Amino acid sequence: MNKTTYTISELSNEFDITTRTMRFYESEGLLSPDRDGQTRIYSDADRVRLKLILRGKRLGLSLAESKELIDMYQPRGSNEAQLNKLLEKIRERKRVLAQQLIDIQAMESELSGAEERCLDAFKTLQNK
Amino acid sequence: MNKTTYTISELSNEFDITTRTMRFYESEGLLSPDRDGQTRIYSDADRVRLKLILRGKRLGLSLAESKELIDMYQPRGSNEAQLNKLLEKIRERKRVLAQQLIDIQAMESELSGAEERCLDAFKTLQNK
DNA sequence: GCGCCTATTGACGTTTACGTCAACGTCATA
DNA sequence: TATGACGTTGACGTAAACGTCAATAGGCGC
Repeated sequence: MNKTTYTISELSNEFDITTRTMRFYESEGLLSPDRDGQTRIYSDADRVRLKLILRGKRLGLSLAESKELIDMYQPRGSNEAQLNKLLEKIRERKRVLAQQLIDIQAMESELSGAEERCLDAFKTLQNK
Repeated sequence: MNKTTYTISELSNEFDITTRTMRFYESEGLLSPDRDGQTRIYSDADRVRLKLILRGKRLGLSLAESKELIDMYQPRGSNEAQLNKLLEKIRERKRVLAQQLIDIQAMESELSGAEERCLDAFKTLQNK
């Protein structure tokens, strides 16, 4: 079952980041946990946002980019111009992802090539 | 047909980076072009290396990581320990790529969801 | 010969994403 | 009661990846 609240150290342990990092994310507007006095209380929604941030990092996004992207998932602007801008950003992101997919495939194939050459080198060593 | 040499500005224009960036890569040991006096002369091999660096960047690699990875493609260490280390690094990289693939698919699906909601919001605006 | 373009090497500045103290409060436990 | 464990807010430091001058030099077109 899902816990509904978390302390800062619970989340920092779960995702293997420091508490400093979490406070920094908050100061940058990526997280905004509730407070019990001074102490931060994170919700499941905060936990999800944190997951999205870390996934963004694994794909090379800056924190600003991740913030923008996460905010896109709750579209608040209802007028046409804002929607158009949002749509264009979504599509630009999808283009980047498509390029990354190509890059991954190319790199994967090169790594596999290198791996094979490596294994061949092993065999050559063994047979001597 | 392939040119066999390039000036710094030719390559910086082709790949849309500054000459400062290319000199910086050189100072970090990622490129080592020939010289005509003071002037740098880049070969096709240099151009390929540059391509690899930029692809690495698109996947979120640091320059140091790209350097390490590129150097892997020309395995110079012939003893067993070195080969083992190399192999482990290759496999670690492949693990990262596999994770990135998963991340891309998840983000792609979320973006598509957001895109749909966006288009729906448009329709709602039109029908009013 | 002059101006312009392209090239060079420093040196210093900047942004991002945190790390690293310092100084302090709060609560449980020995 | 005091000693950790855990929390807080600054303030300053740092590494990476360049940007931004400044000062200089070689080659061209007129």
